[in-house]
Amino acid sequence: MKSFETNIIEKISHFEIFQTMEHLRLEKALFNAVVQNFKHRELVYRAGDRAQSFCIVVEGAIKLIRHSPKGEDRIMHFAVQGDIVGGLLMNQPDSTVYPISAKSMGPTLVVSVPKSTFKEFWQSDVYLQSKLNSLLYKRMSNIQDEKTMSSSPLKVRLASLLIKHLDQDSTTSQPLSLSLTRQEIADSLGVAVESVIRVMSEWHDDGTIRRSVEKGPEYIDVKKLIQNIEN
Amino acid sequence: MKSFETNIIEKISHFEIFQTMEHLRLEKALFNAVVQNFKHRELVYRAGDRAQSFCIVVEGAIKLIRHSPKGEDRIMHFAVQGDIVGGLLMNQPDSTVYPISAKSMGPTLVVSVPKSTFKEFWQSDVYLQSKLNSLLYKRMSNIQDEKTMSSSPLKVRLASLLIKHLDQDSTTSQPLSLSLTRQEIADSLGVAVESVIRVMSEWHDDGTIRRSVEKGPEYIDVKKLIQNIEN
DNA sequence: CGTAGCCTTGAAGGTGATCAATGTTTGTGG
DNA sequence: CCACAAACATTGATCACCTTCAAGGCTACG
Repeated sequence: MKSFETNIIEKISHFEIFQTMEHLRLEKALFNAVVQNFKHRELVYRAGDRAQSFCIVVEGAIKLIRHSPKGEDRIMHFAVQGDIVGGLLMNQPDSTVYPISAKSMGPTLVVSVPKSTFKEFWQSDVYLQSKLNSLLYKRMSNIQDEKTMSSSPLKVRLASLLIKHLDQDSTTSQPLSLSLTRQEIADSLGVAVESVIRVMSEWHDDGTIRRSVEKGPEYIDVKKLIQNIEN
Repeated sequence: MKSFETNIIEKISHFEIFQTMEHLRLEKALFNAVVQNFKHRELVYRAGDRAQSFCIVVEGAIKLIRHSPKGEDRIMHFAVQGDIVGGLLMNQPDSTVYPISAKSMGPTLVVSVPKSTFKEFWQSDVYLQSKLNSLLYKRMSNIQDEKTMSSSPLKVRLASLLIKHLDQDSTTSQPLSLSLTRQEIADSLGVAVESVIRVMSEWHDDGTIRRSVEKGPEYIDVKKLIQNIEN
């Protein structure tokens, strides 16, 4: 934890949620907030702990994980730059615990805002509340989309997940905006790793997925991908 | 559509979301609202229509349905007394359409509130916004729970759904708070009707589910149910 | 009294889970 | 810098669970 730097404020002020906010209000909204740095695979929040703060992802990414009774993990959401983690919980009673664990994916920088600041500033700020609502609405839509496809074959669901993580809606070949392991993809879809590997190996063979450099990011040929799942 | 009656206001004022609200504020919150009555299986909202109003369920129940491209339906949520349908959308831009269809389940009475009232009163009311957040949070938790169990065998997911729809958390035998057809259960779980029927037939045979009267409601023996799925 | 919605059962078949074994890469501590 | 552990990737074989298709019955309702 280190104290605030202006360049971070600067960066945050461009996030969609704060875009129309003046500097002064933004500083109030971040009162007592601290910057936190995480390496790869570090715990940001642990499921079951009291929810005393929420955070804004400034750099890197965080995966939100639910633990099933059988010890399996399910990934609920990948939070990337500009995303807010745990924001919904702040409206809940003080005794509320995080329902999920949050883990960093690669080097990650977040701004952690204490619940007290939420109560003093966010809760009474109509603009922020409505922005939080929007954010939540998007996440909800996402999960509902997934549920709608729950009985589609794995290939379709996997394709949909990949497309969702592309930067633009183009039909050209492009890399994922966030590098995911096969395990993470599997945990996100709720299937076995092996199943994911089998499908993606096939797509590697027919050129739907390519690597320009050895060990480099994987490029998705969207056009081919869509062709693929339509058969 | 008929004009407002005091006994409806009376009833609404006891819903959790309005509980601590004075009468005057409640009337403002329901400015220009209308009462709507639906019979069985009527369309309350149609997916794709402009979202110009939201509604509060006063009596009966409404199922929220997503249509998959293949013509299958997935039920996202069963809204019962006190629930709000479409409330999240009111924070979104005017061009937003309902992402779901809403259908009544049995005779249903709702209060339909126009978007204009939301903008004038709800949006600037911190208390209501935070209540909406809470509501959304609960629904989100629910869907996430389901996603967490997505790879559990059908028996487990079905049991979990049944338990969720019991009135109390007792271990005695009790009926569902909402009568569901097998088809609705299947659409909610994202499986085939036949699969649901097979499991429930089995549970009828071993006494986990019983009917006190022919055609009456089905009583769930929770203790037995839990025993059942633990094997 | 016919249609639409719902419930039921059986048989056949496929998708994805599970288990097992093995290789690769990355990070850690001696 | 090497050895070892931990995370990640891969492939094959087997099998359970659930889907799909088909056929039929029941009940409510206009």
